[in-house]
Amino acid sequence: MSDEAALFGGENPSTIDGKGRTCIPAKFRDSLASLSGDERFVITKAAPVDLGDGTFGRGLSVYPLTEWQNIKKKILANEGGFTSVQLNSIKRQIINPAEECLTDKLGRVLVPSSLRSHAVLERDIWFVGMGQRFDIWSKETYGRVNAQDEKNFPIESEALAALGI
Amino acid sequence: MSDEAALFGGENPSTIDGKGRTCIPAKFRDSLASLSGDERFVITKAAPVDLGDGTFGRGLSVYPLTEWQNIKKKILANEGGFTSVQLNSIKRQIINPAEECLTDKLGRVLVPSSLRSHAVLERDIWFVGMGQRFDIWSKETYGRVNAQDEKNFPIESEALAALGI
DNA sequence: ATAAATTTCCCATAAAGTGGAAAAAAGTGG
DNA sequence: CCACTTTTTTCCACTTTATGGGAAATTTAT
Repeated sequence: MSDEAALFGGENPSTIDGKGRTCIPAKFRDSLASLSGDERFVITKAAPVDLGDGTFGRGLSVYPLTEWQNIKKKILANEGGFTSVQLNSIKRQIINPAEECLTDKLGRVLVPSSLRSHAVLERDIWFVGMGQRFDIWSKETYGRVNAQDEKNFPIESEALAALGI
Repeated sequence: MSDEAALFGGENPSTIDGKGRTCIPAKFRDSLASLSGDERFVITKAAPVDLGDGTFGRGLSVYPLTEWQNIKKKILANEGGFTSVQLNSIKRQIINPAEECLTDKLGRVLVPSSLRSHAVLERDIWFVGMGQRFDIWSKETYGRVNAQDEKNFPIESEALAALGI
């Protein structure tokens, strides 16, 4: 809320190597460090994105550790007012797969293999700043998410224009 | 409650061999050791998961010994306020089947055969971190649990977005 | 008691993860 | 545009973890 500079923003193409390691963009590394003075972070599955063709785009989300702990607490307290079936789904889809990670001295992280395969990260990937967190997508999936977003965009919208966009 | 680092988290594909042995993921082994300085643990049946088609997914749960003793005490004292019929069910389903186990020098455990057949563990399995415990599922069953969860997931939900996900 | 099956222990090998050096690429300031 | 710094990628050596099989020991059944 207070430190605007440390929010994650921007899109960053990158690669993941054969062993599943990828270099966290320097900008994001800096934000991680300055957000909490603690470089620990959590990687988990992102909420699936509806691609409009009956399939879902799967990606990963990365949260600074303290931010993750807050979110987890809120979910477990069901602050979102979900049904118990929805809540169990969220727990199993988002909370259980979460893993705490750290970068090595070169700024790299090993993406846990189950998460790697969930998001189908093979070589080309995107890092996408999302404010309090950042997401990781395969190039392939991110392309499809963008295509879908373009369709959903409120083209020529008065409301958008009124907002200055 | 106090030692956050030692909680179990993340999903881990693995296998169980013809002798009913499986290698506990190194990460979970470390957590077991650091949680209580005692590597003893208890395996029992997991609470069944409703698969939405009238069937239930059966898996196993693994607790550090001391954690298990706490849980057992609470259940037997009926802290959950269950009816006597419910309580007897819980005792027979969860408490009675529990077995204390240890890993061999290579980090493997022999899953007792009655539990193995309860969860239908044949070859491919998943280890799933659940905070204070971890669960073991057959790949087959875990796939069905996930498929069910995906249907129940609140896609593109405002409430979820408000929580930062 | 003996045979069969199960469990335990140990070894060999394969797969996965870690760490660091160095080359390549990208970004910065003059 | 060039020289310099930082970041990212590639490569290689090494460690740890996981898997499969064999033999000894234990248990169970005959």
